[in-house]
Amino acid sequence: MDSQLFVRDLLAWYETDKRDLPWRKDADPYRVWVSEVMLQQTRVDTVIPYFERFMDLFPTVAALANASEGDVVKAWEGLGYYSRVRNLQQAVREVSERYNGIVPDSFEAMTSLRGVGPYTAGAVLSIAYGKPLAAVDGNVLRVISRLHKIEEDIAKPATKKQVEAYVSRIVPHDQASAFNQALMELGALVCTARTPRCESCPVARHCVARAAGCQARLPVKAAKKPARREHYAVLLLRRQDGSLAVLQRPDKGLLRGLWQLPMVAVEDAVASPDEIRQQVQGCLADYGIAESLEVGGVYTHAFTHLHWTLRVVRTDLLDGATGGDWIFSDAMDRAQMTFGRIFQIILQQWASDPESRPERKGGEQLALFHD
DNA sequence: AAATCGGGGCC
DNA sequence: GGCCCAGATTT
Repeated sequence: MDSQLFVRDLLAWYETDKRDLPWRKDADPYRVWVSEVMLQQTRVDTVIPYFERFMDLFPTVAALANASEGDVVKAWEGLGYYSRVRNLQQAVREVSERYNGIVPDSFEAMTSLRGVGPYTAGAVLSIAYGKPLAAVDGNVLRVISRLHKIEEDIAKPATKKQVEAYVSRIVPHDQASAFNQALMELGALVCTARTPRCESCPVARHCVARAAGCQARLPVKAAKKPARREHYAVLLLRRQDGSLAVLQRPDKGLLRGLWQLPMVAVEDAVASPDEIRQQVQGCLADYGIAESLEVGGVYTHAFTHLHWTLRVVRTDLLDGATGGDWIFSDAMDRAQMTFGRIFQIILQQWASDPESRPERKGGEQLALFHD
């Protein structure tokens, strides 16, 4: 195929059909960088409101470098992959100190920064500085695998390297920004994962998979193993002054450093209230808590590699009660803390009506069966 | 090379 | 319920 013609057709389409996105208003390296980190494994529609808010709060390298980590993570709350924002702030602080606040313009300097891998470095440097580098994300892998009918597993590093090498060869040196964004835009709008819109594709005439009629089964990707399952009772422990027990997760691993409600592992979170009450009571006895436990609804929360089934359990404590690693906080405190999404959901429901019996998420009747 | 790390939207 | 998303880091 003629790569020159492909590039020309792609760029012509991008000029007329590109979306108007907040981070495309200018090419400020810092804004581009923040957008690229937010967009890692995250859809455009999800990112937009977070991006606007984040740029209002931390409009410059200096603003983010000087902010407290707590405020920065709070601004990220709900976006997921929280190490992204901790790494981003660490990297921005390094830019502030070592590079006088100027985002470096070399691939080596960029990739040496925390949280900046080959994709993000290529994207920031091409979009903000016009450097003719590849920026291969999931969209580009899919587009190129179809374009060239690549049948190897795109999850393999070797396949990604092959695609990076190809894109590096064809990226036009005077339009690297538009070209890289055009490849991704095509993947997001036309060459989508399911049912690609080949009829309206501006580069369909260059596509080998399309010619062979196999575009729907590309790219090839190995199946991943099923997520681990864990069951917990989530505790709403309320003191008479209205405060609630919360605790901070360990400084490593899942949701590290974020706040959560106390949880105790149970055999089966969908078991009968009596069964749940018995198991939870056994754990809380260590803290001298023997009040009556009210067993509420079931929540499920899916992480990429982990699936939680949760059962809400509520009780009132005597003032002065302490236990475990938890502290008692009021609504004002909690507004400053960063919680994992599932705890936000449970807490919001609690805040809206602390007296209500927590219902099953979605309001369906509680089903007493294993998942 | 494989596992870890979030959450939402779509089918 | 599984899959995918403007991936990077750790093991």
